[in-house]
Amino acid sequence: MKSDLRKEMMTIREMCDAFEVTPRTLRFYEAKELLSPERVGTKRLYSKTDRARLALILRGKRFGFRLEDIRQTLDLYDRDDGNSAQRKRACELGVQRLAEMEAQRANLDLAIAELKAELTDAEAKGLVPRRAA
Amino acid sequence: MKSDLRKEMMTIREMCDAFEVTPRTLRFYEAKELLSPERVGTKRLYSKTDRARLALILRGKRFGFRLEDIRQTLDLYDRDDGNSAQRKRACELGVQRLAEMEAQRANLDLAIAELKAELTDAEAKGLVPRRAA
DNA sequence: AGAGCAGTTGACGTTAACGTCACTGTGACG
DNA sequence: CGTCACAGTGACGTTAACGTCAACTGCTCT
Repeated sequence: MKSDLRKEMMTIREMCDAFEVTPRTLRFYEAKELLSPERVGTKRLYSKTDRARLALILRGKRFGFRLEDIRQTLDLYDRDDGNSAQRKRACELGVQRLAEMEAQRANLDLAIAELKAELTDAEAKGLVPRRAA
Repeated sequence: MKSDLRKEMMTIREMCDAFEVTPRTLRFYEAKELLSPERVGTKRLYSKTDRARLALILRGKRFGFRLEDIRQTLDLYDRDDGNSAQRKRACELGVQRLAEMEAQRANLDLAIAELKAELTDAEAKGLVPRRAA
């Protein structure tokens, strides 16, 4: 069974390859207390749980969360011993973030429209070659 | 007519109030060669042209351009002596930026959808109070 | 002349998320 | 036994767009 346990653990390099991050990033996340891999001697070994956490971290980043927010949310999950107050908090953060993202999208749409108009205008004045449609 | 000329010029404070920026910002833009107000003694005086430039700068920022890009575009406008190669370049930048913005929007939409799904899921599992619809 | 305020310059601080070095340690291999 | 590659630990660098602060200068009011 020892080989099984070994298979569960990954070195920093394996993690980097699996998740497409750099060693620096993993160590950075550790310094920020987002990860806490086991130490065998001086080296790090990442468990399945660590991998799950990292996956959550990266997904959080795709959502535009800051690492600090992600850390808090992750900590809540950890301390979630049946009591759902923690999950509630996590969801609140999510709802908040969702609102921010939708606001951001609205602004982006505005800017896109404005810029498009600008370009169309320049074309109309013949100041510039027409775009591809 | 002197009063007219004076009316055309604005102090740094007036500029700040008019455009809702700080003095630091204006001096910063100047250091970055985005603006070049007149100097009367040691003080800065901003002309109508300066105001137009600042307006363009701020609009550029709303579009998500970096100051350096804005500077280049502005410089192109300035040196635009009939030859439209410059304008063309400016428009190319605009088209490029437009593409970036639309890509960004697509990503944002994805993230929003994912996050929404996540939240809906949590609700369905009764892990958390339902949202307002 | 003294007070006070606007304006100026220059230098350093800030935030986020790492990158880049330099140096040390360690296990494996030939 | 040498050395090679990979790990690990600081510490400092990077980018953008300013904020903050200190120390002046200069003008105006009284």
